Amino acid sequence: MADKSPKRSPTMKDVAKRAGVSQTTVSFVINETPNVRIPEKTRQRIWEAVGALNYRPNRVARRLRLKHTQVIGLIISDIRNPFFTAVTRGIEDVASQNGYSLILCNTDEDYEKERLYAEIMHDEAVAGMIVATTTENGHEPELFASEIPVVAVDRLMRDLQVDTVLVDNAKGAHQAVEHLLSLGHRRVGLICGQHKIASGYERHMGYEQALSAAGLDIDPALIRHGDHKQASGYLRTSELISQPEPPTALFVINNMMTLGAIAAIHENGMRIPDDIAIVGFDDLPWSAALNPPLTTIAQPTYELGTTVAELLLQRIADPERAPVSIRLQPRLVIRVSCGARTAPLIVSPEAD
Amino acid sequence: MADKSPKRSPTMKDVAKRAGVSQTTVSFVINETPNVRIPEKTRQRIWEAVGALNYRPNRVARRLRLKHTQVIGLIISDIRNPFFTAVTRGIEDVASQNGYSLILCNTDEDYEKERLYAEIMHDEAVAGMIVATTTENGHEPELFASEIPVVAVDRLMRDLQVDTVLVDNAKGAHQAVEHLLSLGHRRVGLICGQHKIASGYERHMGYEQALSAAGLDIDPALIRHGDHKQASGYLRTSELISQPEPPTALFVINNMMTLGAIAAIHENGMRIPDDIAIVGFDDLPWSAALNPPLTTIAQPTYELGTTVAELLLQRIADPERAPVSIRLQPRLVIRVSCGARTAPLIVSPEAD
DNA sequence: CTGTTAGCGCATTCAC
DNA sequence: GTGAATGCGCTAACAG
Repeated sequence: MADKSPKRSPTMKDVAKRAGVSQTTVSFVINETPNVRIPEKTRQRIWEAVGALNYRPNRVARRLRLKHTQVIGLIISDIRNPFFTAVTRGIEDVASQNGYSLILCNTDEDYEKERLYAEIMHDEAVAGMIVATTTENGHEPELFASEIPVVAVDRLMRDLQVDTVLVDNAKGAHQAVEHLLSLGHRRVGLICGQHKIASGYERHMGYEQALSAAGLDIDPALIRHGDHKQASGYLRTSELISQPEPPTALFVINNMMTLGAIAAIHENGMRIPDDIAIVGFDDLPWSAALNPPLTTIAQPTYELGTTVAELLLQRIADPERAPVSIRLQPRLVIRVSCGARTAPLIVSPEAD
Repeated sequence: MADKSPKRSPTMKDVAKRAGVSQTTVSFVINETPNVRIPEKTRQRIWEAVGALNYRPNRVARRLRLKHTQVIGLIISDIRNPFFTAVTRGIEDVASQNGYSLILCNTDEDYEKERLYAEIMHDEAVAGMIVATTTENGHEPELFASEIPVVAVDRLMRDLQVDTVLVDNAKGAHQAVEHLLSLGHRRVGLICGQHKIASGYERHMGYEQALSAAGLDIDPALIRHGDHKQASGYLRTSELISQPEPPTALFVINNMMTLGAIAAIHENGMRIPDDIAIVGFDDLPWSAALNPPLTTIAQPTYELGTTVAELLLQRIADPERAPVSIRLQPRLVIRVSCGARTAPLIVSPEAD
């Protein structure tokens, strides 16, 4: 048995030869090229050859020719944050339903990496990209505003004219604080985030609005700024509750900082909700497994994902469409951390 | 200003023309091709042209020619599990340090998706792939044992001759149970996983070994099987603790089920560790933020990632090397869930 | 040292 | 209907 060709995987040419037709014809039937009628007999022979040879089209070659692919790129800022992985699931599902694959890249909140990955996506000629940016300004147009469609999720790209999907942050924060107020709290503390990021700024605004609407003053002594990470939630909360007149309730603007806040409170020997009530922003699959189960502003993470993905698909189909901006609604999930209440201990929005 | 070429990005040919050399020469200097000496003057002219034109090599074309890329593919089974995202970070870091990018795909424990993504990786001609498989047997060789190198992480691929990196599961489980035993517990419950997955099987074995070593009998009434997900941890634990003679301690073999177990215990009105001690397997960045802070067998997740990545790089460099199998050591992290002890409330192995 | 040439695998225009 | 010919952008013999 002379095995001349060591391994080379079959090409269209091989299929053509075996089916006794030209390569062109193979291309036509495989791609179901419109406006080309190939007789049933020929098609059959070709598909047979394809099967026999176990032929699979070379996507690289196709891409070189076509200038685009069926893959979409996703750039997220923190793969370890459950919020982003949940969003990813949503994107993933609509992508694969539409025949796209997903390339996921993690910037770790580093804009240099964001640039690098954006370059790679260009080089890979992805059909479009979804990005949760690290900085809301200063994106180089050749990377984020060129031929390839870009849509923003969770974070604004203020300097760009792109489709964007985010949550109504101000409203969510408003709801959170309102809930606390309705429970009789008057000294509501805030662990907020960075103002340069929309979610940070808007949630802070929601807090102030809710207070104002209730005729309450904003007390700077009750506000601390964190950096969205767990450790800062712990630190800032420690400061807040060790004051002479600590807040009776606390609103923390994101999930990781909320975890830190809870630890700080426990460590200080205070009980939740008896000594201090707490409401977070963004749910976790195991918010209910904390003690006590956490009351929080749940974001429609999965829908966030499906929505951006659909937006991107639309834009790929019609690059000229005017950019739209969509706000999804968060909702208050009441569990135990703001006061007694019977609630299922395991509540997972996107259950397994 | 005649703008004939609407948008087309510059090619090597353009650079060559501008620098007054041939396209080949451009290729040589850009790729720093060995055994080719180009005078400094020429190089300079070329790099100038590159800069002026803002030229960036087309990776698709290069790949078509070269048959391989600087990207490695990662297939994981659950992107929402913090364990995998932590491993991913490790992989990411060594990949990027070596000039590789990472394509991340999520199978959601669905073998069909695993196949699909493996196909895509072939089509994309990745340099290699790392996979945390969903089934330990039955991988089609043309997908997982062809030209492109494969390494396994966290899960075995028994039917394949591949490099693999996992944790010493039996030993970790042994440590966990031993710890419980040393604290005086004699009725140690087990929430274990699926035996078809190595980690599930091995951790179960570790549990039994530890018991046997202490001269204790295995009591089937104290053992329940879950499916590695949170909900089953909750359910199985509920069963266990509502028995006439509940265990005084519990070992849960993975992170998500541990979360469920804690919820079940709280809901049942029992206190940890006073009424029941609990030790988990695999740490979470916020294990310490739970109440009480969780004692657990921490896995070196990040190192798991760096190790596989390095193994893959080695294999890419030397495809003939005999497959190796590496076991990393887990370690017991004692916090509060097995008994009083002062420990920092926030302990994050890979801190921010 | 540098340029000429020949594909990589595929899609597609234009003849037949 | 089908095939020959062309080129996407790049690398690598092979000449010169």
